Amino acid sequence: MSIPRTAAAGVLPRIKVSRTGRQTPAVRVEHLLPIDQIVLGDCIESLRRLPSQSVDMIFADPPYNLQLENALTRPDNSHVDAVNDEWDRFDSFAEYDAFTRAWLAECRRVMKKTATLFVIGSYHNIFRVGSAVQDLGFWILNDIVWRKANPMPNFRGRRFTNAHETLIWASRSADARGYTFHYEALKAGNEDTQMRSDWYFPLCTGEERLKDAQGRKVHPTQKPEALVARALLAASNPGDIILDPFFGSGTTGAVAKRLGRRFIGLERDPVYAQAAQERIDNVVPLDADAVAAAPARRTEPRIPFLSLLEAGMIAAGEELVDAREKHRAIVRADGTLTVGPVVGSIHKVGALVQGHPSCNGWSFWHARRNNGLIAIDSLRDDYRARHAAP
Amino acid sequence: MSIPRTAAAGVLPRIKVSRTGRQTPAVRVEHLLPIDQIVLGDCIESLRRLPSQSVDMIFADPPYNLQLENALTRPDNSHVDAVNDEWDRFDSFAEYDAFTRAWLAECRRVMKKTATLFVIGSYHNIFRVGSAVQDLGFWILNDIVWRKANPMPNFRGRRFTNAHETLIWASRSADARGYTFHYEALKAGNEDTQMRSDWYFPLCTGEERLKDAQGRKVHPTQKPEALVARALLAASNPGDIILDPFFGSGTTGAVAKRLGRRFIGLERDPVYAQAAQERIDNVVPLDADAVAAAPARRTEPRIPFLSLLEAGMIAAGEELVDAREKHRAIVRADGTLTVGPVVGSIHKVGALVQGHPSCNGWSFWHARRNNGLIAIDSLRDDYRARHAAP
DNA sequence: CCTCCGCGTGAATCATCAA
DNA sequence: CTTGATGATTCACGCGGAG
Repeated sequence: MSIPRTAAAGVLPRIKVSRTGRQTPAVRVEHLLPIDQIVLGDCIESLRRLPSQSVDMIFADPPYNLQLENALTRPDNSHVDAVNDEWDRFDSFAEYDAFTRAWLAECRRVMKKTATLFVIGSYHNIFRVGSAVQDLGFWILNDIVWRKANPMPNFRGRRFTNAHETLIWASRSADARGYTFHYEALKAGNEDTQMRSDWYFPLCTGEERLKDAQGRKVHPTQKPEALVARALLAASNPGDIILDPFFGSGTTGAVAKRLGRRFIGLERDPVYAQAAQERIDNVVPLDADAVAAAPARRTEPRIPFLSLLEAGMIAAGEELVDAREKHRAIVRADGTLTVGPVVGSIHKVGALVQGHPSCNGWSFWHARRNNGLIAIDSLRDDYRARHAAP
Repeated sequence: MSIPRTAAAGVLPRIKVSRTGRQTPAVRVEHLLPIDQIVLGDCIESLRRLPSQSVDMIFADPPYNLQLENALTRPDNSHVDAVNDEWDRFDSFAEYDAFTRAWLAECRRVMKKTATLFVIGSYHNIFRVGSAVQDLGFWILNDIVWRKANPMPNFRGRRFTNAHETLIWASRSADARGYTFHYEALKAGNEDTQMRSDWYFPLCTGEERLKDAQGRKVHPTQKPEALVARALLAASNPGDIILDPFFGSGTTGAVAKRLGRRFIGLERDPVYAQAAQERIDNVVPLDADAVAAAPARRTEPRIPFLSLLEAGMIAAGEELVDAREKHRAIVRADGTLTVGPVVGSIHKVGALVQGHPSCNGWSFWHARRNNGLIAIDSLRDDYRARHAAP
């Protein structure tokens, strides 16, 4: 593997940006974009070399400015391996604010008028980020809470367990129209109720967590793919260009590739970039059928099937069958099923293949597990047991 | 009912505040405080009349600066009764920021050094508030998410359901020590696990929601008592003075009275103040036993290890061991332990034999009793029980 | 083969009091 | 003010080895 030569910041052509606000149509600038590449270099400088109004979505995970002073130990006296990297150190709020406004302003310029921005942060930085987002003319659509299934406890018992992080989702301006939001698909994957602003996911651990040859984590703050996937499924379409100005371990790129999106990753650390490239090279994209946006049409009741995918209990692209294995369907990434040209909820597709007016997809469909079949209903039970939340 | 005359802003005595930072001890200023009263008038002016370092906790629910442009209708074309009051209109972010910094700065002055502040808001204003909190020198302890059990749906299907609000919990400064946090009590009431930063409560509806004679809600943003109660139970003690600079319908006062706290409410709208006063008058305080905080371990009197020897509960020359009996030490008559040539406190020797930087000797060392091991910590409990002050 | 248990660890602004 | 002594404090998972 190597970082593509064209991806080096110094090789990227400098783009002329009109001062009048008139921009080259997006389709004409695509050949100027380092699509599906990792651009090595300072993120603000790299952003300046990207043409205006050229990307469809941005997912940004900037430094949090944690301001950690002292070492922290667990009650058993073991050492907590905290984020103490050079890239997370800023001398003051003013310096952090200036940095934040600089990269956000460039991001806004690079966004198509219909694009939206996600930024993730914690209480250390998210208020600075949110104020900057508003001051720069973005329009906040939602703030979203990532509730962590397994957060680190508060070892000293002096505060509440810091059990969540916050994402800001914003359009380019208050009057931006036509941004992508797959309301229907999200609803179908959420017990047929609207997807809420509080999301529940485990941390990125285990197999998913990138490790180096010595078994150490490659990046201190690698985000779970499920979190990024929900953002991309909600607010982008297959083929869209997703920009991540703080690419790190490349979660955005890996998820984008898997879901049939394209990506542009900016990263200044060659070690991170190398690890990200190898990771992405190993990603196998899902079939187009599995990621094509479901028709945004009011349909029959659908159920919380998406959560099982997000939890990794069912894989996008996996085949489901009925108990007698007479019928087959493919799971799509957004929590719908497909049989040939038909796309719909587990219930609707179950009814259709049987020629019945209705069907309980939870009891009808089965997944292959351990050389046998298991009703997805019992997978749902497992999920409930694992993720029981009030 | 009437608003107490002494509570009118114009009647409150102007307090002289030393510029040197030296302040009158809190106990001396209590008689200058409008305790358990609602102060009518502009909140910033009223705050200026309160003495410095005089309140134990602040719960603030400021205007959200909602920026609602057009009327919103539900899918059935019914009208959504949104917050559109004069007090929630600001011409710009700059104006809202100036207002926010003014009331927050006064709040900080009024807080005792051990006091903490809660502010609640939504994505419309919380980033402005959070930045101001940080800029003014507060130290954020947590951000907390109120997850709404029954949020209003997004009627247009263009965004995620806005299903949460955010609270910021902050101490007066980064080096503030001794703030109240009832860690053990919260843990005991939460399945014996730490209370997390994501809280789940229903909206304030039904009986709890104040209505006027025509059945209309008195206040557009009345908060649920359960939410305020958790904040007060977590970060205040019975008898503490809780300040609410945006008193509104008086939820903070009602909860404070019920939980045996005292309150100061600032409110500029006489209609809200009147409704709040009537509401609070009807609150019956809980028995003192029901609100007394369970004694936290760290607040219990310190017992020197020597006292256990003096009480005959441990004998000089006796052997202590750790729970797995891997380490042994001999008790010396002066209350120190010895292992070979080493002599030191129960903590020092415990740390040393384990090779740790520190150790809680009380939980590490065990004595042999009745053919088993008993932590010296439980001997200490016995000692405390025997020698408890009446 | 499975189960149990110990160990490691995660974006963390993580103590208080007396001298 | 600093310094040093005391002593309080963890949840959910994944993994690997023991039984």
